[in-house]
Amino acid sequence: MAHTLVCGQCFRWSQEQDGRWVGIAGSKAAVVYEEGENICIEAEGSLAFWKNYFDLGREYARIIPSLGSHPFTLAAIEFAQGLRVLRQEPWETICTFIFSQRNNIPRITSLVANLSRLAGPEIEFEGKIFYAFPSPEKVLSMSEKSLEALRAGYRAKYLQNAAKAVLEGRLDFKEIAKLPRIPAREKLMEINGIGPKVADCVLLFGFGKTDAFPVDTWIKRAAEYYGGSIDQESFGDHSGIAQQFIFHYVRHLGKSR
DNA sequence: GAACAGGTGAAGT
DNA sequence: ACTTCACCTGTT
Repeated sequence: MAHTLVCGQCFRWSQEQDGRWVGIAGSKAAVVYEEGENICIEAEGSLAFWKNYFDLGREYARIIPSLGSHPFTLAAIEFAQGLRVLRQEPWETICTFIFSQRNNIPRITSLVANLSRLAGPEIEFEGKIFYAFPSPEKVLSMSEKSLEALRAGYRAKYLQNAAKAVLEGRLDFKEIAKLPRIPAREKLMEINGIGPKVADCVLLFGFGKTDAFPVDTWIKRAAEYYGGSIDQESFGDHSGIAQQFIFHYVRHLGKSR
């Protein structure tokens, strides 16, 4: 559970004193925690939404053995037991990973929080106020002053450009969902501000395309453990899931140095 | 202060 | 096709 929520795929969860995690996805809030083997989800509205978000229909016990048997891969999987790749909303995922450019996790987290606070609708959950993620319309209509308060720097124009593309129908989520990875990636990369890395993150985290394999500085760092280069093909049909284990593990190694 | 942080696009080879 | 560089902001 913890690995899933802190592995850098999502930035909307925080841990309470009692160990439970409180977070927001799209326009819904939830509390999640573990009881033994079980994941408990407390939320208003439909359970189906959260089952989909956590991709609970996917059998990791079946997928994990297909990721190959390289010792480093096995160590990463062992390290991050229970990690799952989430199915987040495409629009939120696009914005989040536009923010990730040349940024670290605390900054990405604060930018997503800033955007939600400045432009997102209020939602009440367990007696507290949260801010859901704003629609493309809201993002595009943000005032000069709000944009300045966002502190996103040069990424703000990428953000609004993506919002415009959604509203004009150039960026059609239903279409991308249907396309195979490579044409879907090309479609995303037509948007100014979405390059190969952000496109792959969006496909993996926002569209459940588990064959998308984002390569960032951490994965490049991990390549040294695979003999200098890392080959997406060697991880099989769900290379994106392998990527997430490896990414999370390498970041952990970096910290303990 | 300089260098850097989960990239991208433009301009140069 | 590959390399270099500017780009906002915040942190070390």
